[in-house]
Amino acid sequence: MARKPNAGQNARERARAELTREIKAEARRQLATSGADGLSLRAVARELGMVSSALYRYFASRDDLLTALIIDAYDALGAAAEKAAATEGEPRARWIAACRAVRSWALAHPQEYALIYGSPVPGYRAPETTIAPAARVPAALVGILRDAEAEGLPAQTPPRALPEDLREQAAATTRALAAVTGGKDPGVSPETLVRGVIAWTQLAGMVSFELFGQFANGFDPADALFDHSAAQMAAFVIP
Amino acid sequence: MARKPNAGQNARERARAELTREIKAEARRQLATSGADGLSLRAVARELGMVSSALYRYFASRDDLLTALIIDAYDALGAAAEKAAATEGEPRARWIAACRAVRSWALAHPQEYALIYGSPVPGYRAPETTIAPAARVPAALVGILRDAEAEGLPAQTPPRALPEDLREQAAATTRALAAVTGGKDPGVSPETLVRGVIAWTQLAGMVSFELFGQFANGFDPADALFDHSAAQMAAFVIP
DNA sequence: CAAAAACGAGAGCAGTGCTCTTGACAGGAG
DNA sequence: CTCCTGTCAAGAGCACTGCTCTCGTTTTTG
Repeated sequence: MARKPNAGQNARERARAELTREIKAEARRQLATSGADGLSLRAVARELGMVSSALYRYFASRDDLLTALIIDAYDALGAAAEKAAATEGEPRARWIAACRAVRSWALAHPQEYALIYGSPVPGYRAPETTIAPAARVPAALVGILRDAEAEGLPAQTPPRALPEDLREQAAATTRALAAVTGGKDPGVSPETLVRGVIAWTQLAGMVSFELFGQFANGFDPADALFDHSAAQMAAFVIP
Repeated sequence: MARKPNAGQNARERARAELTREIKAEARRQLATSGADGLSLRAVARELGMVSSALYRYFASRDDLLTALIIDAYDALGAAAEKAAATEGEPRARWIAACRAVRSWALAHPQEYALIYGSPVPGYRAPETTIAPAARVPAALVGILRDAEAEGLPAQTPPRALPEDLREQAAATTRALAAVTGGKDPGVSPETLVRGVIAWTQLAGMVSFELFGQFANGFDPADALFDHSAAQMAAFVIP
């Protein structure tokens, strides 16, 4: 539905697109310093030299602005993960590279990471538009797992088999992920997918802890801890 | 520093303690419905039949109220984890029980969980008073690991040895944890502690994802997924 | 060219955290 | 007993927020 920018549009539409970008850029700037609930429409408008009510012609509400920022953040993080996952090499190295990419992006954009993986603003309901960008990182990770399985790694190595309901949820999730990212079926076994989900939650938890200061001077430069855990979890997902 | 309640105090001091409790209770109630940044001092005061400025005699600022709620949440979650960790049985079962306790508490008090493990309010600086309650859950988990090592489980099973800097950080963290929770040294090996941290971050990540709707209809009743991952990670930390 | 749509500016409403002042009440000292 | 000091609730007020509505102006469109 989104038009290509600068594609033979009115001067007005081009100005509108430009201003929309500037508003988002300024909002991102304030987000980085003041955080998510410190983001003020009036302050954004003030900084842009316009009046607050004029901003409502571009975003219907503060939540709409936040949603736009969330989608951009999902897309940026997703792109970083996809790029890292697309490197040459064996699956485990690609998995570790993707994990590192996620962490690097999170460290570079902590407030935007908090926006998408931190506690949700209560009363804020994520619209449908966010679920496709949100699926990019998981999809990139599952892509690695699919390649790993294609290379002949055993699909069911863990001694602990999945209970039936969990196996079904995993299969449904695989289908949903395929539907949202495009036609091609990732086609990983439920066992592999569940291991991937476990590693994915570990990654998110570790990045969150580091970002939100939960390690408080314990593992303050968390590089060594992160590299070690990424390697351990890579061996867990791709045995 | 906190006095025992109702310990031969003035009627005035008792009334003050009582009102402080009521304020926190009402704030918690609003937290559960409106979320962290929906918590309004004026609304709390209104609900308690007093005027907003009167509230400042009990909490110097909104952040102070939040800090009090955070400490209470850490303590409640810590108590739940400690109780679960104190059950009889082999270490793995106790580990799983502790994980389940954390999840149960989080599901029962989602906004309070978000308060302590979600994205921090920017500009809010957690005071020193929070670090001791915050250490209770990690301490309970480490306690299980100490018992596991005492039962003769190998302290250095993982084939992948720790790099030197990580080993040192782990040792320092163990010492810091012992200092904050009391005199007795938990005394787990760096290898075990690091495995514990990895599992701990996985637990936090999984609970956060479930709570914050990151699984969006994929693993909607996440019970099966959680039990499976808890079992997997328990086998990881206690090999 | 004229109608229509989009736009920026301003005023205004209800809400917020927080400060300051005012007056009422309690409890201990003399 | 009186006085006096510290504590308390209440109210007014400041600066800020998101959001709505109206009013001219500008630009696009028929």
